[in-house]
Amino acid sequence: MAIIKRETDYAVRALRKLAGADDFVSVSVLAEGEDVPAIFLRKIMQRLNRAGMVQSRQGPFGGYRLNVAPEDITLLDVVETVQGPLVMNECFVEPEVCRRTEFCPVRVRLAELQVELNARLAEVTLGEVFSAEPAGEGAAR
Amino acid sequence: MAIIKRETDYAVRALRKLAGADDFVSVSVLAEGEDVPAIFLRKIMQRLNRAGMVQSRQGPFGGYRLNVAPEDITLLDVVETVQGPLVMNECFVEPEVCRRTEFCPVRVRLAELQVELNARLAEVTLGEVFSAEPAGEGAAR
DNA sequence: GATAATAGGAGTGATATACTCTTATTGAAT
DNA sequence: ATTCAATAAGAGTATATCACTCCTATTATC
Repeated sequence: MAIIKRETDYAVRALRKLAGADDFVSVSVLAEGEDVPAIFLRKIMQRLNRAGMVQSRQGPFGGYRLNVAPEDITLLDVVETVQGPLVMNECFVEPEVCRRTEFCPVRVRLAELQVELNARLAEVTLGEVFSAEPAGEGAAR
Repeated sequence: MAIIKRETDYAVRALRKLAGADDFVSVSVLAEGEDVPAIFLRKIMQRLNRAGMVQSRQGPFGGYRLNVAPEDITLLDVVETVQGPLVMNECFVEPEVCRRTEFCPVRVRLAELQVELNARLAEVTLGEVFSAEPAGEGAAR
């Protein structure tokens, strides 16, 4: 199972393009050459907009532009606003699913992992990601 | 989104009961009082069996028993055999979904997180989890 | 006012999740 | 040997989630 969904992936690509522009960029331009369906990307951009990460402008020459510097946007921010919060287990968000929440020893350990995963995702900023050299030493292959 | 699925959760509960028994335990007993549908748990136990984590015996007084000590089973082992491997992004497991895999700067960072998440899950053994005091200092609330 | 863009919400097809059901097979007790 | 208690394997199913699309505003420029 993939932890990061396509929506989030698409959002990162769009934010990357926005980081390289200084004016408003339309969704169709953002989608261009990215294998992203434009009208789907529009829905994703709306979420980023509501979260205040980007700013929108309607009408001709409208589109989106960054509202926050890439260095101040973390991977966790994008994940949470686009696909919703990540939790280790369902019981963290819906306690009713399990009635042994309060004394569950597994839960204690998962809570620790949860904190750490979020912290790691929050350490990575888009500024850092965008400035990285394109797979220099073949790191991710 | 929850990273750990119910199947895995159910598996951990069953393994916990097995750790407290020294003979074969039937699926119906394993499911007892755990809010787990017995015939669903049976399917999960079959996967643990195929992975060699437990041993099965058919016939009367049959059931399952541990085949590996709880200290030698990690949370990662359970996750991977029950719900399949965890990956940060789809492109780690199906490169065709994205043709910029080779030069993607996001992927490099995700690969690092991936390694770390797996390492953390592999650090937690069932032995450790089971021996933990039931929510001593209210850690997970 | 026409045109070019986004906003919001409802709708859809495919896949995955969380199960159930049916038909073997195996093993212990009688 | 027969019966009965258990698992094995695989097909089947309902619901939810994912990955989108469509339609009807609204807003801003020319």
